[in-house]
Amino acid sequence: MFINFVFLKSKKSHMYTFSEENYLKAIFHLERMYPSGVSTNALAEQMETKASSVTDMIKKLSDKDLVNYKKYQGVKLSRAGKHTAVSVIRKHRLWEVFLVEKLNFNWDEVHDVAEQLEHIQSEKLIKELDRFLEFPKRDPHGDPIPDAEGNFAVFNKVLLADLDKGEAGICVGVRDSTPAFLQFLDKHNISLGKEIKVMEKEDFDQSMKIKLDQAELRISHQISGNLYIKTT
Amino acid sequence: MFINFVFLKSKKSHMYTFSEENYLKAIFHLERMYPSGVSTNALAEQMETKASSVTDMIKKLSDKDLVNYKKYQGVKLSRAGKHTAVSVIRKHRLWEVFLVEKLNFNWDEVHDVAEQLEHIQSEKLIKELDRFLEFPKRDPHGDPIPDAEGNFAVFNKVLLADLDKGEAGICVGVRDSTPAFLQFLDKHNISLGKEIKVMEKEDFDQSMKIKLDQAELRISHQISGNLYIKTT
DNA sequence: ATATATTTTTAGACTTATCTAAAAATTGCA
DNA sequence: TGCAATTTTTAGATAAGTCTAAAAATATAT
Repeated sequence: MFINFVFLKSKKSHMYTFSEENYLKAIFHLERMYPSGVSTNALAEQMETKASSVTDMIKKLSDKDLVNYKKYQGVKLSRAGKHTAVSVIRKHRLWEVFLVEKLNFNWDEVHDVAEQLEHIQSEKLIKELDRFLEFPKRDPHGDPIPDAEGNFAVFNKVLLADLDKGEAGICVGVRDSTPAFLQFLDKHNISLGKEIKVMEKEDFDQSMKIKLDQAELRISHQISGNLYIKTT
Repeated sequence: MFINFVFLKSKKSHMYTFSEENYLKAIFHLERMYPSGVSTNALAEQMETKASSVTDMIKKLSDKDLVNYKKYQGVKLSRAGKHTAVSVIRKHRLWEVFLVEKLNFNWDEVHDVAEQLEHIQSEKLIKELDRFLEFPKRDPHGDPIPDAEGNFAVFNKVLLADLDKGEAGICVGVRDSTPAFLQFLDKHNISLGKEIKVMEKEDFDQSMKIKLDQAELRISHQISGNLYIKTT
Protein backbone atom coordinates (compact mmCIF):
# COMPACT_ATOMS: atom_id res chain seq x y z
CA MET A 1 0.00 0.00 0.00
CA PHE A 2 2.72 2.46 0.90
CA ILE A 3 6.05 3.13 -0.64
CA ASN A 4 7.97 5.17 1.85
CA PHE A 5 11.51 6.18 2.42
CA VAL A 6 13.29 8.07 5.07
CA PHE A 7 16.58 9.73 5.35
CA LEU A 8 18.07 10.97 8.51
CA LYS A 9 20.78 13.53 8.69
CA SER A 10 23.76 11.99 10.45
CA LYS A 11 22.24 8.59 9.88
CA LYS A 12 23.12 6.01 12.44
CA SER A 13 24.48 2.70 11.27
CA HIS A 14 21.42 0.68 12.22
CA MET A 15 18.86 2.93 10.66
CA TYR A 16 17.28 1.85 7.45
CA THR A 17 14.91 3.49 5.02
CA PHE A 18 11.19 2.72 5.07
CA SER A 19 11.70 0.83 1.86
CA GLU A 20 14.55 -1.27 3.21
CA GLU A 21 12.55 -2.12 6.31
CA ASN A 22 9.55 -3.08 4.21
CA TYR A 23 11.64 -5.39 2.06
CA LEU A 24 13.20 -7.04 5.11
CA LYS A 25 9.77 -7.59 6.62
CA ALA A 26 8.46 -9.06 3.38
CA ILE A 27 11.42 -11.41 3.08
CA PHE A 28 10.91 -12.51 6.68
CA HIS A 29 7.29 -13.40 6.04
CA LEU A 30 8.05 -15.15 2.74
CA GLU A 31 10.85 -17.22 4.25
CA ARG A 32 8.25 -19.36 6.00
CA MET A 33 6.83 -20.38 2.66
CA TYR A 34 10.18 -20.51 0.87
CA PRO A 35 12.71 -21.64 3.46
CA SER A 36 15.36 -22.34 0.83
CA GLY A 37 15.33 -18.74 -0.38
CA VAL A 38 12.82 -16.14 -1.50
CA SER A 39 12.61 -15.64 -5.26
CA THR A 40 12.71 -12.24 -6.88
CA ASN A 41 9.25 -12.67 -8.33
CA ALA A 42 7.71 -13.75 -5.02
CA LEU A 43 9.16 -10.70 -3.39
CA ALA A 44 8.02 -8.46 -6.23
CA GLU A 45 4.48 -9.71 -5.83
CA GLN A 46 4.53 -9.23 -2.05
CA MET A 47 5.94 -5.72 -2.42
CA GLU A 48 3.59 -4.86 -5.27
CA THR A 49 6.50 -3.79 -7.39
CA LYS A 50 8.51 -5.00 -10.39
CA ALA A 51 11.15 -7.70 -10.36
CA SER A 52 13.77 -5.26 -11.58
CA SER A 53 13.15 -3.00 -8.60
CA VAL A 54 13.48 -5.99 -6.33
CA THR A 55 16.82 -6.94 -7.81
CA ASP A 56 18.09 -3.42 -7.22
CA MET A 57 16.96 -3.40 -3.63
CA ILE A 58 18.30 -6.87 -2.93
CA LYS A 59 21.71 -5.71 -4.07
CA LYS A 60 21.49 -2.78 -1.69
CA LEU A 61 20.47 -5.02 1.19
CA SER A 62 23.19 -7.47 0.28
CA ASP A 63 25.82 -4.71 0.29
CA LYS A 64 24.70 -3.86 3.79
CA ASP A 65 24.87 -7.53 4.83
CA LEU A 66 21.20 -7.66 5.67
CA VAL A 67 20.58 -10.52 3.26
CA ASN A 68 22.54 -13.33 1.68
CA TYR A 69 22.19 -13.20 -2.02
CA LYS A 70 23.64 -14.97 -4.99
CA LYS A 71 22.39 -14.02 -8.41
CA TYR A 72 19.46 -16.11 -9.58
CA GLN A 73 19.44 -17.98 -6.26
CA GLY A 74 16.93 -15.94 -4.26
CA VAL A 75 17.53 -14.22 -0.93
CA LYS A 76 17.65 -15.17 2.71
CA LEU A 77 17.88 -12.81 5.63
CA SER A 78 21.19 -12.59 7.44
CA ARG A 79 21.24 -12.51 11.24
CA ALA A 80 21.23 -8.70 11.12
CA GLY A 81 18.46 -8.64 8.53
CA LYS A 82 16.30 -10.94 10.60
CA HIS A 83 16.91 -8.80 13.65
CA THR A 84 15.73 -5.69 11.84
CA ALA A 85 12.72 -7.45 10.32
CA VAL A 86 11.61 -8.79 13.69
CA SER A 87 12.01 -5.37 15.26
CA VAL A 88 9.76 -3.85 12.61
CA ILE A 89 7.19 -6.63 13.10
CA ARG A 90 7.31 -6.06 16.85
CA LYS A 91 6.63 -2.37 16.37
CA HIS A 92 3.84 -3.03 13.87
CA ARG A 93 2.03 -5.41 16.21
CA LEU A 94 2.46 -3.29 19.31
CA TRP A 95 0.99 -0.31 17.47
CA GLU A 96 -1.92 -2.49 16.35
CA VAL A 97 -2.64 -3.35 19.96
CA PHE A 98 -2.46 0.35 20.86
CA LEU A 99 -4.88 1.30 18.11
CA VAL A 100 -7.43 -1.32 19.12
CA GLU A 101 -7.06 -1.18 22.90
CA LYS A 102 -6.67 2.55 23.38
CA LEU A 103 -7.92 4.31 20.27
CA ASN A 104 -11.10 2.38 19.51
CA PHE A 105 -9.92 1.03 16.18
CA ASN A 106 -11.54 -2.13 14.91
CA TRP A 107 -9.20 -5.00 14.00
CA ASP A 108 -9.89 -4.48 10.31
CA GLU A 109 -8.76 -0.83 10.42
CA VAL A 110 -5.34 -1.05 12.00
CA HIS A 111 -3.11 -2.37 9.27
CA ASP A 112 -2.45 0.70 7.15
CA VAL A 113 -1.79 2.97 10.11
CA ALA A 114 0.50 0.39 11.72
CA GLU A 115 2.39 0.16 8.43
CA GLN A 116 3.32 3.79 8.93
CA LEU A 117 3.92 3.70 12.67
CA GLU A 118 6.21 0.68 12.46
CA HIS A 119 8.96 2.85 10.94
CA ILE A 120 9.18 5.39 13.75
CA GLN A 121 12.69 5.30 15.16
CA SER A 122 12.90 5.43 18.93
CA GLU A 123 14.00 2.70 21.28
CA LYS A 124 12.39 4.41 24.22
CA LEU A 125 9.12 4.85 22.37
CA ILE A 126 8.66 1.17 21.77
CA LYS A 127 9.91 0.13 25.19
CA GLU A 128 7.43 2.47 26.86
CA LEU A 129 4.62 1.56 24.50
CA ASP A 130 5.14 -2.09 25.39
CA ARG A 131 4.97 -1.25 29.10
CA PHE A 132 1.95 1.02 28.59
CA LEU A 133 0.11 -1.81 26.86
CA GLU A 134 1.15 -4.19 29.65
CA PHE A 135 3.46 -6.34 27.52
CA PRO A 136 0.91 -7.88 25.19
CA LYS A 137 1.79 -11.27 23.75
CA ARG A 138 -0.45 -11.13 20.70
CA ASP A 139 -1.75 -8.50 18.33
CA PRO A 140 -5.46 -8.01 17.58
CA HIS A 141 -5.37 -10.73 14.92
CA GLY A 142 -3.81 -13.26 17.28
CA ASP A 143 -0.32 -12.99 15.81
CA PRO A 144 2.50 -13.25 18.35
CA ILE A 145 4.43 -10.12 19.29
CA PRO A 146 8.15 -10.83 19.52
CA ASP A 147 9.74 -9.61 22.76
CA ALA A 148 12.51 -7.01 22.89
CA GLU A 149 15.08 -9.74 22.18
CA GLY A 150 13.17 -10.88 19.12
CA ASN A 151 11.76 -14.13 20.51
CA PHE A 152 8.34 -15.17 19.40
CA ALA A 153 6.21 -17.00 21.92
CA VAL A 154 5.16 -20.30 20.39
CA PHE A 155 1.48 -21.10 20.45
CA ASN A 156 -0.03 -24.45 19.66
CA LYS A 157 -2.70 -23.54 17.23
CA VAL A 158 -4.36 -25.40 14.41
CA LEU A 159 -6.61 -24.41 11.54
CA LEU A 160 -10.30 -24.84 12.21
CA ALA A 161 -10.41 -26.64 8.88
CA ASP A 162 -8.21 -29.37 10.34
CA LEU A 163 -10.57 -30.17 13.21
CA ASP A 164 -12.82 -33.19 12.88
CA LYS A 165 -16.48 -33.43 13.68
CA GLY A 166 -17.06 -33.22 17.40
CA GLU A 167 -13.79 -31.42 18.17
CA ALA A 168 -13.80 -27.99 19.76
CA GLY A 169 -11.44 -25.17 20.70
CA ILE A 170 -10.94 -21.49 21.27
CA CYS A 171 -10.51 -19.13 18.34
CA VAL A 172 -7.04 -17.63 18.80
CA GLY A 173 -6.08 -16.06 15.49
CA VAL A 174 -6.67 -15.43 11.82
CA ARG A 175 -4.50 -16.52 8.94
CA ASP A 176 -5.98 -13.96 6.56
CA SER A 177 -6.21 -10.54 8.12
CA THR A 178 -7.62 -8.56 5.23
CA PRO A 179 -10.49 -6.22 6.12
CA ALA A 180 -12.93 -8.27 4.04
CA PHE A 181 -12.32 -11.43 6.04
CA LEU A 182 -12.27 -9.63 9.38
CA GLN A 183 -15.53 -7.89 8.57
CA PHE A 184 -17.06 -11.23 7.67
CA LEU A 185 -16.04 -12.56 11.07
CA ASP A 186 -17.44 -9.47 12.82
CA LYS A 187 -20.71 -9.91 10.99
CA HIS A 188 -21.04 -13.48 12.24
CA ASN A 189 -19.81 -12.68 15.76
CA ILE A 190 -16.67 -14.71 15.38
CA SER A 191 -13.93 -13.11 17.44
CA LEU A 192 -10.78 -14.16 19.27
CA GLY A 193 -11.49 -15.98 22.51
CA LYS A 194 -14.75 -17.54 21.37
CA GLU A 195 -15.32 -21.27 21.66
CA ILE A 196 -16.07 -23.07 18.44
CA LYS A 197 -17.22 -26.67 18.09
CA VAL A 198 -17.38 -28.58 14.84
CA MET A 199 -20.86 -30.07 14.55
CA GLU A 200 -20.72 -31.40 10.98
CA LYS A 201 -18.12 -31.54 8.24
CA GLU A 202 -18.91 -32.19 4.58
CA ASP A 203 -16.56 -34.46 2.70
CA PHE A 204 -17.64 -32.90 -0.56
CA ASP A 205 -16.57 -29.25 -0.11
CA GLN A 206 -15.04 -29.27 3.36
CA SER A 207 -17.67 -26.86 4.57
CA MET A 208 -18.70 -27.29 8.18
CA LYS A 209 -21.44 -26.51 10.61
CA ILE A 210 -20.05 -25.00 13.80
CA LYS A 211 -21.50 -24.13 17.17
CA LEU A 212 -20.76 -20.63 18.35
CA ASP A 213 -22.53 -18.86 21.24
CA GLN A 214 -25.21 -21.57 21.41
CA ALA A 215 -26.05 -20.87 17.76
CA GLU A 216 -25.10 -22.92 14.76
CA LEU A 217 -23.46 -21.58 11.64
CA ARG A 218 -22.44 -23.09 8.34
CA ILE A 219 -19.06 -21.93 7.02
CA SER A 220 -17.07 -22.67 3.88
CA HIS A 221 -13.60 -24.15 3.75
CA GLN A 222 -12.31 -20.70 2.86
CA ILE A 223 -13.43 -19.52 6.25
CA SER A 224 -12.35 -22.50 8.34
CA GLY A 225 -9.02 -22.53 6.53
CA ASN A 226 -8.25 -19.03 7.78
CA LEU A 227 -9.19 -19.37 11.44
CA TYR A 228 -6.73 -20.59 14.04
CA ILE A 229 -8.00 -22.62 16.97
CA LYS A 230 -6.39 -23.67 20.21
CA THR A 231 -7.85 -27.08 20.98
CA THR A 232 -9.08 -27.52 24.50
CA MET B 1 17.11 16.99 12.55
CA PHE B 2 15.27 14.77 10.15
CA ILE B 3 14.86 15.01 6.45
CA ASN B 4 12.10 12.66 5.52
CA PHE B 5 9.93 12.04 2.57
CA VAL B 6 7.04 9.79 1.84
CA PHE B 7 5.29 8.63 -1.20
CA LEU B 8 2.04 6.85 -1.23
CA LYS B 9 0.79 4.73 -4.04
CA SER B 10 -2.45 6.16 -5.33
CA LYS B 11 -1.64 9.36 -3.55
CA LYS B 12 -4.62 11.35 -2.41
CA SER B 13 -4.78 15.00 -3.34
CA HIS B 14 -4.26 16.29 0.19
CA MET B 15 -1.30 14.13 1.02
CA TYR B 16 2.09 15.69 1.01
CA THR B 17 5.60 14.37 1.45
CA PHE B 18 7.39 14.63 4.77
CA SER B 19 9.58 17.28 3.21
CA GLU B 20 6.65 19.35 1.97
CA GLU B 21 4.98 19.18 5.36
CA ASN B 22 8.19 20.21 7.08
CA TYR B 23 8.59 23.21 4.82
CA LEU B 24 5.01 24.29 5.39
CA LYS B 25 5.46 24.01 9.13
CA ALA B 26 8.68 26.00 9.01
CA ILE B 27 7.06 28.74 6.91
CA PHE B 28 4.16 28.87 9.35
CA HIS B 29 6.48 29.42 12.30
CA LEU B 30 8.62 31.97 10.45
CA GLU B 31 5.60 33.99 9.32
CA ARG B 32 5.21 35.27 12.86
CA MET B 33 8.63 36.86 12.66
CA TYR B 34 8.36 37.86 9.01
CA PRO B 35 4.70 38.67 8.40
CA SER B 36 5.44 40.32 5.07
CA GLY B 37 6.93 37.13 3.64
CA VAL B 38 9.53 34.54 4.60
CA SER B 39 12.86 34.91 2.82
CA THR B 40 14.62 32.03 1.14
CA ASN B 41 17.60 32.36 3.45
CA ALA B 42 15.51 32.42 6.61
CA LEU B 43 13.77 29.28 5.46
CA ALA B 44 17.06 27.65 4.51
CA GLU B 45 18.41 28.29 7.98
CA GLN B 46 15.29 26.93 9.66
CA MET B 47 15.32 23.83 7.47
CA GLU B 48 19.06 23.36 7.85
CA THR B 49 19.45 23.21 4.12
CA LYS B 50 20.74 25.36 1.26
CA ALA B 51 18.97 28.31 -0.32
CA SER B 52 18.95 26.59 -3.69
CA SER B 53 17.09 23.63 -2.24
CA VAL B 54 14.59 26.01 -0.70
CA THR B 55 13.95 27.72 -4.01
CA ASP B 56 13.27 24.35 -5.62
CA MET B 57 10.85 23.33 -2.89
CA ILE B 58 9.08 26.68 -2.88
CA LYS B 59 8.40 26.28 -6.57
CA LYS B 60 6.91 22.90 -5.91
CA LEU B 61 4.73 24.21 -3.11
CA SER B 62 3.72 27.14 -5.27
CA ASP B 63 2.72 24.83 -8.13
CA LYS B 64 0.47 23.03 -5.65
CA ASP B 65 -0.97 26.34 -4.45
CA LEU B 66 0.24 25.79 -0.92
CA VAL B 67 2.21 29.03 -0.90
CA ASN B 68 2.12 32.37 -2.67
CA TYR B 69 5.44 33.06 -4.22
CA LYS B 70 6.93 35.66 -6.48
CA LYS B 71 10.59 35.39 -7.34
CA TYR B 72 12.85 37.30 -4.96
CA GLN B 73 9.80 38.32 -2.88
CA GLY B 74 9.73 35.56 -0.27
CA VAL B 75 6.84 33.18 0.47
CA LYS B 76 3.60 33.26 2.38
CA LEU B 77 1.33 30.33 3.06
CA SER B 78 -1.90 30.13 1.12
CA ARG B 79 -5.09 29.17 2.91
CA ALA B 80 -4.50 25.52 1.97
CA GLY B 81 -0.86 25.70 3.01
CA LYS B 82 -1.76 27.14 6.38
CA HIS B 83 -4.36 24.45 6.85
CA THR B 84 -1.81 21.73 6.24
CA ALA B 85 0.82 23.39 8.43
CA VAL B 86 -1.61 23.72 11.32
CA SER B 87 -2.68 20.13 10.95
CA VAL B 88 0.93 18.99 11.20
CA ILE B 89 1.49 21.21 14.24
CA ARG B 90 -1.65 19.80 15.83
CA LYS B 91 -0.41 16.27 15.32
CA HIS B 92 3.07 17.13 16.59
CA ARG B 93 1.74 18.64 19.81
CA LEU B 94 -0.82 15.92 20.47
CA TRP B 95 1.89 13.30 20.12
CA GLU B 96 4.07 15.25 22.53
CA VAL B 97 1.29 15.14 25.09
CA PHE B 98 0.93 11.40 24.52
CA LEU B 99 4.64 10.81 25.00
CA VAL B 100 4.78 12.77 28.24
CA GLU B 101 1.43 11.78 29.73
CA LYS B 102 1.30 8.13 28.77
CA LEU B 103 4.80 7.00 27.89
CA ASN B 104 6.87 8.61 30.65
CA PHE B 105 8.87 10.85 28.36
CA ASN B 106 10.36 13.98 29.83
CA TRP B 107 9.53 17.27 28.11
CA ASP B 108 13.05 17.55 26.76
CA GLU B 109 12.85 14.15 25.03
CA VAL B 110 9.71 14.44 22.96
CA HIS B 111 10.66 16.66 20.06
CA ASP B 112 12.52 14.28 17.75
CA VAL B 113 9.98 11.49 18.11
CA ALA B 114 7.08 13.89 17.56
CA GLU B 115 8.85 15.14 14.43
CA GLN B 116 8.41 11.65 13.04
CA LEU B 117 4.94 10.94 14.38
CA GLU B 118 3.52 14.20 13.03
CA HIS B 119 3.64 12.83 9.49
CA ILE B 120 1.50 9.75 10.08
CA GLN B 121 -1.54 9.97 7.83
CA SER B 122 -4.80 8.99 9.47
CA GLU B 123 -7.72 11.21 10.31
CA LYS B 124 -9.12 8.68 12.71
CA LEU B 125 -5.81 8.23 14.46
CA ILE B 126 -5.55 11.88 15.41
CA LYS B 127 -9.21 12.24 16.26
CA GLU B 128 -9.02 9.27 18.61
CA LEU B 129 -5.68 10.31 20.05
CA ASP B 130 -7.18 13.69 20.90
CA ARG B 131 -10.08 11.99 22.65
CA PHE B 132 -7.80 9.52 24.41
CA LEU B 133 -5.75 12.42 25.78
CA GLU B 134 -8.97 14.18 26.82
CA PHE B 135 -8.66 17.05 24.36
CA PRO B 136 -5.56 18.75 25.72
CA LYS B 137 -5.27 22.48 25.06
CA ARG B 138 -1.50 22.76 25.44
CA ASP B 139 1.52 20.62 24.75
CA PRO B 140 4.15 19.80 27.40
CA HIS B 141 5.97 23.07 26.67
CA GLY B 142 2.83 25.15 27.09
CA ASP B 143 2.29 25.72 23.37
CA PRO B 144 -1.35 25.74 22.30
CA ILE B 145 -2.74 22.76 20.41
CA PRO B 146 -4.98 23.88 17.55
CA ASP B 147 -8.37 22.16 17.52
CA ALA B 148 -9.60 19.99 14.64
CA GLU B 149 -10.70 23.13 12.77
CA GLY B 150 -7.28 24.70 13.14
CA ASN B 151 -8.14 27.30 15.77
CA PHE B 152 -5.54 28.10 18.36
CA ALA B 153 -6.80 29.00 21.81
CA VAL B 154 -5.43 32.40 22.71
CA PHE B 155 -3.66 32.66 26.02
CA ASN B 156 -2.67 35.87 27.68
CA LYS B 157 0.91 35.21 28.52
CA VAL B 158 3.88 37.45 28.98
CA LEU B 159 7.61 36.88 29.26
CA LEU B 160 8.90 36.63 32.78
CA ALA B 161 11.53 39.17 31.69
CA ASP B 162 8.77 41.72 31.18
CA LEU B 163 7.48 41.49 34.75
CA ASP B 164 8.51 44.19 37.20
CA LYS B 165 9.72 43.76 40.73
CA GLY B 166 6.90 42.62 42.96
CA GLU B 167 4.79 41.13 40.16
CA ALA B 168 3.93 37.42 40.15
CA GLY B 169 2.30 34.82 37.96
CA ILE B 170 2.07 31.19 36.95
CA CYS B 171 4.62 29.67 34.61
CA VAL B 172 2.63 28.58 31.55
CA GLY B 173 5.15 27.98 28.80
CA VAL B 174 8.62 28.14 27.35
CA ARG B 175 9.77 30.17 24.37
CA ASP B 176 12.89 28.08 23.88
CA SER B 177 12.16 24.37 24.02
CA THR B 178 15.60 22.97 23.36
CA PRO B 179 16.66 20.12 25.66
CA ALA B 180 19.41 22.26 27.19
CA PHE B 181 16.98 24.93 28.39
CA LEU B 182 14.38 22.41 29.54
CA GLN B 183 17.00 20.48 31.48
CA PHE B 184 18.11 23.71 33.13
CA LEU B 185 14.53 24.32 34.22
CA ASP B 186 14.20 20.76 35.53
CA LYS B 187 17.40 21.18 37.50
CA HIS B 188 16.02 24.27 39.21
CA ASN B 189 12.55 22.85 39.70
CA ILE B 190 10.94 25.31 37.34
CA SER B 191 7.99 23.64 35.66
CA LEU B 192 4.67 24.65 34.14
CA GLY B 193 2.06 25.54 36.74
CA LYS B 194 4.51 26.87 39.30
CA GLU B 195 4.03 30.31 40.79
CA ILE B 196 6.91 32.71 40.27
CA LYS B 197 7.30 36.10 41.92
CA VAL B 198 9.87 38.70 40.91
CA MET B 199 11.72 39.75 44.06
CA GLU B 200 14.46 41.88 42.51
CA LYS B 201 15.38 42.98 39.03
CA GLU B 202 18.81 44.37 38.06
CA ASP B 203 18.85 47.30 35.70
CA PHE B 204 22.38 46.45 34.69
CA ASP B 205 21.94 42.96 33.14
CA GLN B 206 18.21 42.38 33.55
CA SER B 207 18.91 39.40 35.78
CA MET B 208 16.34 38.86 38.49
CA LYS B 209 15.82 37.17 41.80
CA ILE B 210 12.61 35.15 41.82
CA LYS B 211 10.67 33.33 44.49
CA LEU B 212 9.75 29.77 43.63
CA ASP B 213 8.47 27.14 46.09
CA GLN B 214 9.36 29.37 49.06
CA ALA B 215 12.97 29.44 47.85
CA GLU B 216 14.73 32.26 46.06
CA LEU B 217 16.68 31.90 42.86
CA ARG B 218 18.71 34.27 40.75
CA ILE B 219 18.25 33.90 37.00
CA SER B 220 19.76 35.64 33.96
CA HIS B 221 17.83 37.54 31.34
CA GLN B 222 18.40 34.62 28.99
CA ILE B 223 16.28 32.51 31.31
CA SER B 224 13.56 35.03 32.11
CA GLY B 225 13.35 35.95 28.43
CA ASN B 226 12.37 32.38 27.56
CA LEU B 227 9.73 31.71 30.21
CA TYR B 228 6.09 32.58 29.68
CA ILE B 229 4.00 33.68 32.63
CA LYS B 230 0.29 34.15 33.13
CA THR B 231 -0.07 37.04 35.50
CA THR B 232 -2.49 36.48 38.33
C1' DA C 1 19.47 -32.70 -25.23
C1' DT C 2 17.91 -28.98 -27.35
C1' DA C 3 14.48 -25.58 -28.07
C1' DT C 4 11.10 -22.94 -25.68
C1' DA C 5 9.31 -20.71 -21.70
C1' DT C 6 10.07 -18.49 -17.51
C1' DT C 7 12.70 -16.02 -14.29
C1' DT C 8 16.10 -12.80 -13.22
C1' DT C 9 19.27 -9.27 -14.16
C1' DT C 10 21.02 -5.29 -16.66
C1' DA C 11 20.71 -0.91 -18.96
C1' DG C 12 18.86 3.34 -19.30
C1' DA C 13 15.33 6.66 -17.84
C1' DC C 14 12.29 9.24 -14.46
C1' DT C 15 11.08 11.66 -9.91
C1' DT C 16 11.99 13.75 -5.40
C1' DA C 17 15.03 16.09 -2.79
C1' DT C 18 19.25 17.36 -2.17
C1' DC C 19 23.99 19.66 -3.35
C1' DT C 20 27.75 23.03 -5.53
C1' DA C 21 28.93 26.60 -8.43
C1' DA C 22 27.73 30.25 -11.24
C1' DA C 23 24.48 33.74 -12.90
C1' DA C 24 20.90 37.12 -12.04
C1' DA C 25 18.36 40.22 -9.19
C1' DT C 26 17.98 43.08 -5.31
C1' DT C 27 19.75 45.87 -1.62
C1' DG C 28 22.64 49.06 0.51
C1' DC C 29 26.06 52.30 1.03
C1' DA C 30 29.03 56.15 0.02
C1' DT D 1 23.10 57.28 -8.35
C1' DG D 2 26.01 53.73 -9.27
C1' DC D 3 28.95 49.99 -7.80
C1' DA D 4 29.68 46.43 -4.36
C1' DA D 5 27.68 43.17 -1.30
C1' DT D 6 24.13 40.19 -0.43
C1' DT D 7 20.37 37.37 -1.64
C1' DT D 8 18.08 34.48 -4.70
C1' DT D 9 17.67 31.72 -8.66
C1' DT D 10 19.39 28.70 -12.26
C1' DA D 11 22.09 24.97 -14.14
C1' DG D 12 23.98 20.76 -13.74
C1' DA D 13 25.09 16.60 -10.45
C1' DT D 14 24.03 13.03 -7.12
C1' DA D 15 21.35 9.46 -4.53
C1' DA D 16 17.28 6.57 -3.51
C1' DG D 17 13.74 4.11 -5.38
C1' DT D 18 11.09 3.24 -9.00
C1' DC D 19 9.95 1.99 -14.04
C1' DT D 20 10.25 -0.28 -19.07
C1' DA D 21 12.51 -2.93 -22.33
C1' DA D 22 15.99 -5.96 -23.52
C1' DA D 23 19.53 -9.38 -22.42
C1' DA D 24 21.11 -13.29 -19.78
C1' DA D 25 20.44 -17.23 -17.00
C1' DT D 26 17.71 -20.99 -15.45
C1' DA D 27 13.92 -24.26 -15.82
C1' DT D 28 10.84 -27.15 -18.49
C1' DA D 29 9.19 -30.30 -21.84
C1' DT D 30 9.12 -33.24 -25.47
